[in-house]
Amino acid sequence: MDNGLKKVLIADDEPDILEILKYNLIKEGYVVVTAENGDEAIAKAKQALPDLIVLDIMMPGKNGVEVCQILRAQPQFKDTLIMFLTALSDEATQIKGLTTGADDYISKPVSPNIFISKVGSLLRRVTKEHNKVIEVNGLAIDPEKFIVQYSGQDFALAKKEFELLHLLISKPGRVFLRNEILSQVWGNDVIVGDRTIDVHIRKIRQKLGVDCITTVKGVGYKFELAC
Amino acid sequence: MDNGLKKVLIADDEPDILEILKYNLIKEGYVVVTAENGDEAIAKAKQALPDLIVLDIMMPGKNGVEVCQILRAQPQFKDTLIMFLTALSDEATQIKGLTTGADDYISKPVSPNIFISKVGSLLRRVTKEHNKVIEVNGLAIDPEKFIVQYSGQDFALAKKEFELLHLLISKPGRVFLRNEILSQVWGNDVIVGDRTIDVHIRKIRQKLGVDCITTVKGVGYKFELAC
DNA sequence: TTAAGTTTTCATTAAGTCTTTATGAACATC
DNA sequence: GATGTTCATAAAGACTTAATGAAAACTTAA
Repeated sequence: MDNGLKKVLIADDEPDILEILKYNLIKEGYVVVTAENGDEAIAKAKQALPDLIVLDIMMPGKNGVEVCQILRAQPQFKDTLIMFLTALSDEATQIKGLTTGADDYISKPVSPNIFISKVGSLLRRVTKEHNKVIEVNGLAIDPEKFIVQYSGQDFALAKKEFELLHLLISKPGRVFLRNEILSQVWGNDVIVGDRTIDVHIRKIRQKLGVDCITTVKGVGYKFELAC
Repeated sequence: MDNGLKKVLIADDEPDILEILKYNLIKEGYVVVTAENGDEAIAKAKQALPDLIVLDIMMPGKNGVEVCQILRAQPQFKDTLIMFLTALSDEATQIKGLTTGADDYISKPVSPNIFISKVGSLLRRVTKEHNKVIEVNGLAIDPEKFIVQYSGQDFALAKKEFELLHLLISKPGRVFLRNEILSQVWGNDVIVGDRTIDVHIRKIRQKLGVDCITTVKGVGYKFELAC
């Protein structure tokens, strides 16, 4: 991603399909990583941190839906695009697939053209929307460059601090419960102590100088619209 | 839950059962969190705030019934669905389970189909209308931002004050009995003195300036439609 | 492996919230 | 009018929760 090239991970147990998709993606200028089963997909995903993960539903070992769920449970993949590949033209399965946290699906047999165009539009959408610079009362946060700017000055936040600020600022004015913060920033399966959030909030306040983050006692924190 | 996905926590000390249930839930599009004993269940519940909690009765350490009681004692879980999983087809236990505050139970061996359908029907029943802005004669209450607005001005109420006002304003004109207020705002297992509600009402009146809350002597309080 | 930086935990302090108590007023009942 | 019930109010103390400083545990990069 640093060089602007999008990385795609494809997981399918049929080597033919893997080859066809890989060939087409590379032709379009994507960086491609492949996996032949669910566990390999998870391992490669963690290693490569792709922008998009294409998962076959039917795979030996862990199936695509399970892989999706496992990845989504980890904070680092909560925003990664996931597309299902399904041999079943079963509508119900497709819809369920989407609800497990995937962003799109495509039915086999796969048309390379449709596939490429779906991949393209998914990635375009996210580049535009998710990694967008958010700016609220003079404070700008740029998820792509990973910097925070305030009155012309740059601030370097650590990863967790950045993610936390990004979450709060994504809906200015709205209170995020401590639990929400935990599950969005830390993930559902990590258990951290009571004071962890506070400490990160303090670091953010400290580093930025201005205090746009309001504490709502017994409830959570919010980023102020005006401050 | 912002994305509309329902979150289910399953607690069982038998990994096989955990796996089967998890697999089936995931397949249906639920987000699943698991725990292998009572204490873990409580910790994960607090963190993830699931929509439904499935508790095995027989677990090492705290058993399901105990976990249920502990959770129900906390206001944040007073509306959470709880389902027991029991190996005993003992009717007495099942009934006792229900009376301790569970919403349903299912006997082992569990049929995935029945399980899924019970989960579905329980969750369908509950979809609640929280977090919406309510506005009554110029006074707006925003649970998301956790503020009250009146004639362009913001008022910051403390947690209990806010919850109390929110309850009253949720059905303007209707009288809430003191008991109702206690169980809705304080929860069923908290015992507080006679004057607690009054004092909170006073604080709300004081902070807002306008008095839209009417006392109905010997009965309770209501929020006036016009004031 | 060291070193720097990040993340988490712990202990303490500070701030606020919640509950209780005391007192008085309003109102109904006898 | 006396008595009893119920609520309003003010003030105090108990209790909860968050801020803070410092250190330990962990990661990452050099």
